[in-house]
Amino acid sequence: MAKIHEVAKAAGVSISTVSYALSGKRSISPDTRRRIEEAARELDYRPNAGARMLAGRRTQIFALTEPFRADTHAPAHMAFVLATSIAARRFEYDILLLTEEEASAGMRRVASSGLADGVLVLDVAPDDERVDLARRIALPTVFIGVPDDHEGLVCVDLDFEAAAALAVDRLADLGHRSIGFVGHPPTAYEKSNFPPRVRRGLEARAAERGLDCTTVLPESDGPRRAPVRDAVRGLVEAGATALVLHCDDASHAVALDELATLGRRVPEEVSVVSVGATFDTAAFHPPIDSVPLVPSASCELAVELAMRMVDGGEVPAAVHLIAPEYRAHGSTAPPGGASD
Amino acid sequence: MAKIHEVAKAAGVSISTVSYALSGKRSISPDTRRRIEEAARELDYRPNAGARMLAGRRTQIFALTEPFRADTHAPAHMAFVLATSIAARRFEYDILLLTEEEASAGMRRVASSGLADGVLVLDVAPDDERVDLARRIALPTVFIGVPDDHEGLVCVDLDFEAAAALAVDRLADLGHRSIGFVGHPPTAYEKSNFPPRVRRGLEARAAERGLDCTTVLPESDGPRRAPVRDAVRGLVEAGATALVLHCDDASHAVALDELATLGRRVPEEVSVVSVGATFDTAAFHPPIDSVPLVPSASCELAVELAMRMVDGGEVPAAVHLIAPEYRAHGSTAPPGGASD
DNA sequence: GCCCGCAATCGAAGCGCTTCGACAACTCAC
DNA sequence: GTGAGTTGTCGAAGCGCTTCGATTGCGGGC
Repeated sequence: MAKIHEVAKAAGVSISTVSYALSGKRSISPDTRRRIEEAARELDYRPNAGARMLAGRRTQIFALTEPFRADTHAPAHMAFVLATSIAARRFEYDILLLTEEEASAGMRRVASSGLADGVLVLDVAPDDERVDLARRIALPTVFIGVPDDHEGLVCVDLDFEAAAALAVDRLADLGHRSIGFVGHPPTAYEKSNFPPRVRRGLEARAAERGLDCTTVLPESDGPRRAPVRDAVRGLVEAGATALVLHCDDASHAVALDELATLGRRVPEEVSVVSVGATFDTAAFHPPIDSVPLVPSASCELAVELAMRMVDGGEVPAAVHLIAPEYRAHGSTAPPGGASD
Repeated sequence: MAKIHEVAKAAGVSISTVSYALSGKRSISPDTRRRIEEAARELDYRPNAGARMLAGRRTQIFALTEPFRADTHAPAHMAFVLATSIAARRFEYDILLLTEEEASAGMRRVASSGLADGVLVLDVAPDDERVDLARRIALPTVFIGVPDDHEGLVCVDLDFEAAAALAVDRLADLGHRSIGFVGHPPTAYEKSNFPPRVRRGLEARAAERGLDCTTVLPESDGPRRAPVRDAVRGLVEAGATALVLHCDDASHAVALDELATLGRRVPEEVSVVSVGATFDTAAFHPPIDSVPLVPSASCELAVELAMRMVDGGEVPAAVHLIAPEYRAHGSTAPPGGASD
């Protein structure tokens, strides 16, 4: 492993010049810079991480805490982990993994040993124990998700209310007057933070736009996922011309399957929109319009805020909401028209 | 953040004494040690990570490279990541995440910047590009999985051949004479390393024990996963009294569903054993006997080997196979007996 | 009573980098 | 031509720890 000393010698300059040339923190003559960069490349030089941390008071590392609970949805979770890692690399930061019980103890450990410059909190629960911890440690911390008590915290999340409203607007604009909402199982509305936000946004905007809106929160298990099927059947038979889905991917598939079973074509007879999904709604048959929760968007914003905090910038201790985006895949159309 | 200096002052000793007391590398009088530990606790002291890396020539970090390909099975993958992290923490090591393209470039980066003491390689492909890289970098590297060309590498994996043989033995011991093997789709036998090993082990042991064995490698998709259903039906109708499954979890469920559809009770009429599964086979209906691939076993061994290499110990550059273990859940019984 | 060996402790030398302040060597306005 | 300002470079002082070698004090063998 080459050291800065060797690069300096190879380029015929002093150690500090190499450091400045490589960091760009002082101006260096083009010629000298070129020689240094060449020498560094030649020797495959990279600053020693430990030395850099010590001298530079920067670790270039973010800790990522993820308790990984039993009910964590692995594919979605992985997408967030991945997105965080990629976002961090853009700033030349690495991700240190803090899992399970270590998600809390690890935060303390990392904070007091100066192993990381900041903490990113994933898989946030409403009553997350990492909330108190985050207030106590002196490390920039960003929550990806919103705990119930988020006073004084920096959080990042999709604007779920606006997302639901966007779905409603789309349907209202198309002329739908009666829509059905298929949500998560009822328990999710106590255990999680965002399902109520979706519901609230949906019902509020539906009322504003004068839409008839019926909400069903079916259990997602049971034989053949009957509750979801029943919900779908009940809603369309009651006259809903559009369905808004905010549930897991299996329930999406079941809902579509039930519509097919009922002989209701999408979108000719029933429009379908998914809200807040982390999975690919275009992969369903038929592909489903979606106002998704995009992991990369959340994670990029989180990393960006964390970076700003590390750099001493001002970041409001608040929930930073991400504007929703409508992704059309052909599953919505004006109501009542079987016209092909 | 407290520094060693403050601990030393609080305990009334020198800095080096604190270091020795906390690391245990030299003998310290019980009384002094107690005072130091107390002071450290009081001040919530933890050695600064950067300083420790620099002075101690140890980062206490393992890099975990995981390309996370499109076809990666997220839940299984998460289980490995988690298991690695937990195993590493036992040795007071942290895990640094290297994802995607960074899985390779990151290895180089981490190696030449001294950010980690070793590398753990996950999600290994047969022709993995990290193989060459591992040979070039001067960092202890352990593969969790076996690439085709593993000459000179330290690899860890379940002994898939022995696992399959163990399943066969179980069935042979119970008196079965004709078994069916439902494997992964054919392409998996070119793209992955372990499916052929399972097949080889199974067929060889079946031959040794004089069992009739029929292998089917059904596609795992298609309408209603018909190929798997067809495979199961064909096998039992041809007289197989036991099924060995080595396929994804959805195919397991489908196979069981098909047996139920056919009216063949498990285990009274058909015995079923799963080989090499990373998911919970006891959660099926009925629960299925299994010779599983246990993430924690693989990851613990991998971390242990990596630790030994970091400590300068001798570790043979070879595939370290993990002995399989039979987990009975009541899905096997002697053949031909409907006796409940 | 002397010397040896051992246990317990300390001081100081780095580890490889960043960064501060200093200092030439220039440029340029007047 | 002089003084002020600018640009490019250097030396040296740490960053907070580990670890080596030295030192002190003590008990025991002879």
